[in-house]
Amino acid sequence: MASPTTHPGVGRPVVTSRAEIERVAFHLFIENGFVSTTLDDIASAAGIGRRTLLRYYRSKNDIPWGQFDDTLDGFRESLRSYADRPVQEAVHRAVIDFNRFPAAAMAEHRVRMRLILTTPELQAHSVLRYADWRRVIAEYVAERTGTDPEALLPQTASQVALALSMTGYGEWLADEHADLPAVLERALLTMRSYLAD
Amino acid sequence: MASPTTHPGVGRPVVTSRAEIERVAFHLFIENGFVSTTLDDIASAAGIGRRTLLRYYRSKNDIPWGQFDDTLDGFRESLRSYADRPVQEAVHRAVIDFNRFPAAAMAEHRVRMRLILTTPELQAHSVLRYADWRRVIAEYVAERTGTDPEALLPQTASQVALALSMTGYGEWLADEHADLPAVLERALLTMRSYLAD
DNA sequence: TTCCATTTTGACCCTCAGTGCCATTATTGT
DNA sequence: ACAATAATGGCACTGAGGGTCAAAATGGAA
Repeated sequence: MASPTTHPGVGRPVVTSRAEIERVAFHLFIENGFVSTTLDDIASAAGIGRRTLLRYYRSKNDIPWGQFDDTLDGFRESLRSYADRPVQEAVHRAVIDFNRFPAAAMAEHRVRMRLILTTPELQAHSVLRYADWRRVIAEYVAERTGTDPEALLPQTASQVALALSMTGYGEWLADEHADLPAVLERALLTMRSYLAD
Repeated sequence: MASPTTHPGVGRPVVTSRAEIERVAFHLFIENGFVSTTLDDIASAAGIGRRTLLRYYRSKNDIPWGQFDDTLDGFRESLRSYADRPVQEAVHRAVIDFNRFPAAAMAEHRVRMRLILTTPELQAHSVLRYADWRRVIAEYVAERTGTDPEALLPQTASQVALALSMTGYGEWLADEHADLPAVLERALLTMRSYLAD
């Protein structure tokens, strides 16, 4: 495989990195659009073979997501750290923490999320990426409520978290100066008042 | 184009119908799985050319959705019929009505939705199909609250409706004897209690 | 220094989805 | 019979993705 080297140092060294590929790919995506950019374009711009590119990323759609799965462990830990809070609050806080980024990384995050949430192909694909993220939430809620992750409450919790993230990001992307945690908070309040009608 | 004939009767008549294509396609999907069934398989089984098949459906992923867009007008009307109810209740009732099917059609609907919601490719694609459905809700809520469909409340309403549908269908598919309207009602109650924690 | 085990690379070939183009075909109306 | 019309389907092309495998580049052992 690409990243997780079993025997470090042994064997032919890698010729590139995910970071480098993403740098090149985002440049092309922004320049020519996601759909118009072919895997060949990215591979040759990165100076690697197309086949190698597809070993670093399972599909073209996965490139904009970068190292998303690697953040899920931290998300799990974050959830556990709120064990003393009510379940809904714990999930909400963890989701907000999940969306905290250093100021220096915000501009890049905006570009990435705008690309993902405005490109139909990537919008569709996002369900599959968010499925893992939702599973983390469902498993946490199931554990805390002594139920199955597939049960109604854990599934509801994970779907609510996704819905809040979607509306939150919509607002965030529409306002260049918006603060992500603040926007997610507003989204929750809005959802509460909508359902309490 | 395929279905909407501008000058009825004039020109070469159609050789098939969406209903016929779907009948054949579902048979193959169930027999061999969605991914393993190629467009060529479907086209030849339906006795039409692959090119013709792709005129009836924009993509392979759209085939399982059948005439979904055609139901959106009825959905819009259904929403309007609840103008005397509070917004959230109106949306909820319309969503439940949207998911009412004659008993004879239930078995087919189960097969269709199980295929869509358990096939990763179709799960992903569903976002794009549900986007139109969500837009109907957002526009309705925007109209009733005097806001823009892109504003936070309309978007929240539409995302909540989607989340409820997703959890509802999950429960419904897991229980062969479940009633869709009843399950959607339970999903709403669960979401309310989760958020009121 | 040389060989060897190990690991990544990328070339080649294949399948399948989807699009553009366009001649062919089967209708209705004149 | 002859337009006008509209669906059909064949052909060629692009692009995503997967399988296979020989070549390349390392570290370590002899």
